[in-house]
Amino acid sequence: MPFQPVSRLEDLTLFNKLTEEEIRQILKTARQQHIQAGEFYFMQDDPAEAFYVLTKGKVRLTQFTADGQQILLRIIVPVTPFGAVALADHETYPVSAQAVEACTALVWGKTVLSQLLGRFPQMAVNAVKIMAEHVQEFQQRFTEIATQRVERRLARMILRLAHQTGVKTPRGVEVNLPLSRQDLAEMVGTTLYTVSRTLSQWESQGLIQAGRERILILHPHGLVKIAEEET
Amino acid sequence: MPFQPVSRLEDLTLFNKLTEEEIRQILKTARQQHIQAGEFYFMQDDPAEAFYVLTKGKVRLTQFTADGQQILLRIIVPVTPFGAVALADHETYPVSAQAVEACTALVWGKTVLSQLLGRFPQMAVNAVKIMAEHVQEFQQRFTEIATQRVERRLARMILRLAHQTGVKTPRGVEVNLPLSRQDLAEMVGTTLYTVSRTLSQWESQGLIQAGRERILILHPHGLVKIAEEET
DNA sequence: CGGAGGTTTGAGCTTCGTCAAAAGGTGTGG
DNA sequence: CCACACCTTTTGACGAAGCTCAAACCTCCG
Repeated sequence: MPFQPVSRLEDLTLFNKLTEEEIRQILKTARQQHIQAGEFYFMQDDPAEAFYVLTKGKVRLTQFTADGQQILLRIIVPVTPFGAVALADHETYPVSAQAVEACTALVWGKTVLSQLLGRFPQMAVNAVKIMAEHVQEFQQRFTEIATQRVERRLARMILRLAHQTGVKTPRGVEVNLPLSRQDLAEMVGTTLYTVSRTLSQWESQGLIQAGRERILILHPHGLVKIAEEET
Repeated sequence: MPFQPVSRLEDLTLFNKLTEEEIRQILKTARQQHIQAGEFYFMQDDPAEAFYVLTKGKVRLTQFTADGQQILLRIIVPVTPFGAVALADHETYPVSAQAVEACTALVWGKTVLSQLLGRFPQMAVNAVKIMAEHVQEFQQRFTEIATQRVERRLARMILRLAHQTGVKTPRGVEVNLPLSRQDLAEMVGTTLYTVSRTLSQWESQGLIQAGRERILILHPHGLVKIAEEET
C-alpha cells in the first residue's frame, strides 16, 4: 500500500539505494522546523519552496475548490515525506499542510534540494518513484469515488486510516487520530450527516464503536466485507 | 494546464534543459511501435516495462475497478508521453493503454531507461516534474468529483477536451475525438443516460450541437459559465 | 454551571442511477 | 441499392442514495 509511514528515516523511499553514509550527509543538510497546532507548513498555491519529512505530530493536507469547498486529502503521520512537489522546479503546492498538533519536520529548501539532486542522482530516481505512487493512489481514489457508494468509500477510508495509525487495544483497533465526522466526510467526499448515519448503523451492527472524534473497530472483518463486497 | 500535448518532441517536459544534441542521442535509443486500433500498448497491472511517447493516433487510458466497472482517465493525443510510471523501478501500470485508431509511439524499455537516467540525471528531475503534474491533475479531479454536480463536471471535461484536441470550424469548435456518451460518462463518473440528457438540454439551449460520437461547441462561453458558476 | 463544538436524528427533496423501449445512424451482404 | 443487424442515442418512468435544513442532544472544558 502506498504512503505507508515508516518508522526509521533510513527506510524512506527517498533514500533507496543510498548508503548509510550518504543518508547521513543528506540528513545533515536538513533543518528542523517546529510548528504549533493549527499553524501551516505551507498553503495551497504557494510556490513550492521546500520538501518536508514529518518526524513528530500530525499534519492535514487539504485542498480548497474555487467555490470554497474543502476536501481532506491525507493525514500525514511520522515518518512520512510531504511537499514532494518541491523536488520539481517551479511548481506550486497543490494542497495546504496544517498541523493538527505540535509538529516537528525535517526541511530541505529548494536550493539545497537541487544541490542534493545533482550530487545524488539516485535521489531523483527515488523521487520519481514517490511521485508515481502518489499518482497511482489518486487515480485509484478518483476511480473509487466515481464508481462506488459512500458506505463503501467510508469503510475503505477507515480501514486505510486504521492501517496507517491504528493502535491495538484490548477491545479492538482504535484509529489514533482526532477525526471529526466533518473530517471523514471531507476525506470521502460526502457530508457529515451521511457519515454520522453510516457510523450509527455500523455501531448498531456491532462493527464499530464510535465516539467523539474517535472510532474503535470491533469487527474489522465486517468492514472489509463492506469495503469489498460485490454490488 | 497540465498534459497539454506539444507539437514537437523537443518541447516535451522530459527533455527540459537538455541540449539538442543530447535529445537527439536519447531519441536514437527509442524504438518505434505501431499498433492497430483496439490493440493495447499495455494492460493494467502489467509490470511497467516501458515508457512511451505517442507520435500518431489516439490512445485511451482506462482503469478497471475490482467489481468490473471501468473509468476512462485520459485520452492521449500526439505528442504526449504516457506510461511514465516505468521511470520508477518495480512498478506496475495503474491503467490500460488501448489504441482507438492506428497508432505510432516511441518506446524506451526499462533497461535503456535506467541507463539514460544514469547518463542524463536531468531527465530524472524532469520526470519528477511530469509526475508532479499528474498528481496535481488527479488531486484536482478527485476534488472536483467529490464536490461538484455532474453537469459541471461534464462541462469542464468537454472544455478540457476541446482545449486538448479541439478543431476550429466555421460554426464552432469541434471536439476531434470519437467519443461516445458512454466514454464521456466514464470520464466524469456518471452514466451514459445522464450524459445524454445533459447534452440534449445544452443542445436545446443552443450551447452545443451533438451528434453520434461528435460534439460541436457553438457557444463556449455558455459552457464556461456552467463550469464555473457559483452554486 | 454554562457555553462551544461535535454528534445524532428526522423530514423533505433533489439529483442521479436504473430499467425499458423506441428511434436514429452506420456498415454489410445480398 | 435495399434490407438487415448492430450500435449509439434519446426519452420516459421510477426509485434510491444522499444532500439540506432544522432541532435536539451529548461531551468536554473552563
